[in-house]
Amino acid sequence: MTEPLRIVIIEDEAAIRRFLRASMGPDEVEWFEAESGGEGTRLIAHKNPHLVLLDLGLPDQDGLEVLRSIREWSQVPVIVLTARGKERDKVLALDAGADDYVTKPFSIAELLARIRVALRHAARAMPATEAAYEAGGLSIDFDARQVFVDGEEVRLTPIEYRLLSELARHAGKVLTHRHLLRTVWGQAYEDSTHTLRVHMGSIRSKIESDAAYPRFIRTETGVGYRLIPEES
Amino acid sequence: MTEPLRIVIIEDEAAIRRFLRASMGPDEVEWFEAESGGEGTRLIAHKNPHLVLLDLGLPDQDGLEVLRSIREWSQVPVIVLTARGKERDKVLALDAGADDYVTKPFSIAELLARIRVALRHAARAMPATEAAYEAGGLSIDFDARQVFVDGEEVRLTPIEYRLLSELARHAGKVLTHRHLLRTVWGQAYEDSTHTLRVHMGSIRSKIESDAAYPRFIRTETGVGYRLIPEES
DNA sequence: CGTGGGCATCAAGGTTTTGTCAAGATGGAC
DNA sequence: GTCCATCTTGACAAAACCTTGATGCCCACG
Repeated sequence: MTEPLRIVIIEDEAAIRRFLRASMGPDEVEWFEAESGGEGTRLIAHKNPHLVLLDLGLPDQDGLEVLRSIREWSQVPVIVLTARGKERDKVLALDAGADDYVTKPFSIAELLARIRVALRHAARAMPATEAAYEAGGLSIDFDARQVFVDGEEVRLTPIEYRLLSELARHAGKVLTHRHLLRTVWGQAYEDSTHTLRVHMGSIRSKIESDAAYPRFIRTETGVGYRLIPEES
Repeated sequence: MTEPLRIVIIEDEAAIRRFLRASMGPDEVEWFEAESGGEGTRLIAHKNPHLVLLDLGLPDQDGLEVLRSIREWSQVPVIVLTARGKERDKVLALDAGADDYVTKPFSIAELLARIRVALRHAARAMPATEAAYEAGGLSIDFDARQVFVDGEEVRLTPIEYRLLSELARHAGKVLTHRHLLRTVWGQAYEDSTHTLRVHMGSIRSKIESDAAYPRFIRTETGVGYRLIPEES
C-alpha cells in the first residue's frame, strides 16, 4: 500500500478509540474518528477510507442501521466491533453487509489479523496493483509515491497523485468522471466534475509539455479521462 | 446461482461432517468430504469448489500446512473451523490466507452467515470487463472506448460512438431508425431521423474510405441501418 | 418525363462540455 | 497566532459537439 491507510472508526467510547490508535503505528494509518452514526457515515463519504470499524451500540442510531445505510452506496470493508455477542446479532450484522464481526473484549492481535484479511479482500476486488507504472516517458513508482516524466521527477499534491494513480492502474481504459470522483474523493463528491477538471488541469500542466497535443492524458468528451498506454 | 454450491469440508470427525450436512439443504449444496489434508487438497483441485471448510486438527498434517499449500495455487475461500481458540492460532491461520476463523463449539447460524459473507466476497472478486468487437477491419475496444479501422485509431464523438456501439452489439441485424434514436438519444427524439442521418454520415466519413461501397455500415432503405459482420 | 420520398452531404449557428485563471477557504506546521 | 501548501469555487474563454436548414442525388411511380 503506497498511500497511508485510511480507517474510519465509529465508536462512542473514547478509551477504545485511543486503544486502537495506539495499537497501530500512526505513520501507517490515518485515523478518522466518529462518535455517532451520522458523523460516521459523513466521514466515510468524505474521507473514502479503506476500512471501517463499527460499534453497534451508538448514541444516535442503531449500528445495524448505520451499516445498512453505508451499504446502500459503499462497498468499503466494515468490521463490526461490539459487546453484543448473541448469535442473532451476529447473523443480522453479517447479512446486512458486515465483512467480519468481533466481540468485545477482543484480542488486539486477532483484530489486526482480521483487518488484514478484510484489506486483502478489498485489494482483490480491484485490479492487481503493480509496484510501478511505465509507459512512453511517464513512470510512477507506487512504493515511493513518485512520478517521473522523461526521468525528471514531478511533484504532485495528494489528490493529483491519487488521480493519476487511478488512471495508471487502469491504463488505456476510460474512467468516467463519476468513477474518478468516487474513487479519489468519495461518494459525497461524485457530482463535483468542475473540481475534477481543475485538478486534471493542474496535473497536465505538470506532466504535459504541449497542452494541445497531450502525450499522456486524453479527454473523452462527455465521459471521462483515459491514460494513453503507449506513446504514439 | 444456477449451479449447485460445491463445498469441500476437511474434517476428521464424522459427527461434525454429518451435522454440517444436515444444517444445509442437500438440494442447494453439493458436499465433498475429506478426513485428511492430503485428501482434502486433492478434492479441491479436482472439484473446484466455491468454498472450503477446514479443521486445523487433522491426522496426517497440520491444518495450517494444508492451508498454505492450498494458497499456493488456489484463491478459494477457506473458513477455518477448529477447537483451537488461542489468539496465536487465529492470527497464524488468518495470515496464512484463511478468510475466516470460527472456533468450536460454534453456532450453526453464525457459521452459515459467515459462509454467506465468504461467498459474497468471492463473487465480487470476478472482473467485469466487456469484450471487444472485431470484424473485417473494424474493431471496437469498449473498455478504452476506442475504435480502430485496419489498426488506425478513429476518434468518434459521444453520439457517434454510442451509435456505432449499438450497431456493433447487434452486428448483422437491421436496427430501425426508431430503435437507434430511442437507444442513443432517448424516447423524446424518436422522430429526429434527419439528425440520425447526419450522424451516420459523419461516422461513415470517418470509417469508410469509399462512400459508394460501404465496408461496414449498410443502409436499409425505409428501415434503418445494419453493421456488416464480415468483410465480403 | 416529371414528381416526390428517402437519403447523403455541407455549412452555419447555437449549445454543451471542457480548460484556465484567480480569488477565497481550509488545514496543518511552526 | 502566522505562514504555506493545497483544495474548492466562480467567472470566463476555448473547444468540441449537436442540431438544423439548404441542396442535390437516386429511384420508384404515375
